[in-house]
Amino acid sequence: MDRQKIKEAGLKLTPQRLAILDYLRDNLEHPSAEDIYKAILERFPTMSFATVYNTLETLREKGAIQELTIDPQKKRFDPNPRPHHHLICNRCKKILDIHIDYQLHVPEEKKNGFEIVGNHIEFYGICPGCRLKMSGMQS
Amino acid sequence: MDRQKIKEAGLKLTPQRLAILDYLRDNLEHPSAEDIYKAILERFPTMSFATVYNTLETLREKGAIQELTIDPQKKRFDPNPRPHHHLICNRCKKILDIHIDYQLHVPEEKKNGFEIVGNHIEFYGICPGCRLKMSGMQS
DNA sequence: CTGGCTGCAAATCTTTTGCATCCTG
DNA sequence: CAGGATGCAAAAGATTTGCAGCCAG
Repeated sequence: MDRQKIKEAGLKLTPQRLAILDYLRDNLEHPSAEDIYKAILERFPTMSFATVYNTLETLREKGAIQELTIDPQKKRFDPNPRPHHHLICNRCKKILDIHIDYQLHVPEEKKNGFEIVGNHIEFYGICPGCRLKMSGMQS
Repeated sequence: MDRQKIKEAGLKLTPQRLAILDYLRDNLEHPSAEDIYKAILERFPTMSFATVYNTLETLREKGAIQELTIDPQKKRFDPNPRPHHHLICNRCKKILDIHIDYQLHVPEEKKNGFEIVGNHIEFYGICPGCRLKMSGMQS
């Protein structure tokens, strides 16, 4: 539960933080800071951008959410802090979660001395919606 | 060769483009637009940011280089247009290429109707340099 | 009560754009 | 010589910061 998450992280429980976590919970859209700000503004007219960014950054630090570096224009946020991969539509840029556990072995001689601790896979493709649109505009 | 790349893409051969490709060639640093701009400015005082961005975008469109969306702060560019993966240091954010061909099978029921055409793996870890620094500051 | 948090505005940083001029093909 | 390319400056976005006032613990 949200309150839990915040308290566990040793943070103060403010209405703004609850609103953000509430919006994020079960959200599969991987929203940007602006998406979050706008959505919350409707019910919470005093919310400010600074608070959104502060909160997201704090939650990320505490490991409660993930920041995605997938969109070249802006950061997006993923409420699911567990490691997982993403499916990205090349046309509409929609991002879906994909939960598969791959065992990716990196041979020692390719590691360049790195100690590898994790990985993240982006799968690129075309989503069903865009495939439909494309078939409708044969040249 | 650089001139080749540009001509093949059906572009005009300008000194600016040559300078950018020259800087990029064999560059393993995955530089940002600013890195490129600054580096070239020294020998080419009239170079402008707009030209750097225009050129990079054009080259990317033509498939001559790749744009990386790995750094949350800014775009980075990879002179190697062939598909490959990246090794990223969690501490100093250094990015290295890693050439391994993984066969990643995605079961039909996890595809959400997507038609998958490619993938990109980011391996996270600690580079040798940072490992050394860390061992030097035991708590 | 007190330190962490919020909200506002201004600042910063990256990237894009409009447009006059230039120069490659 | 025409259209694509450049360079400048200004604009547009996204994110960060400073700081006064507020409120959760």
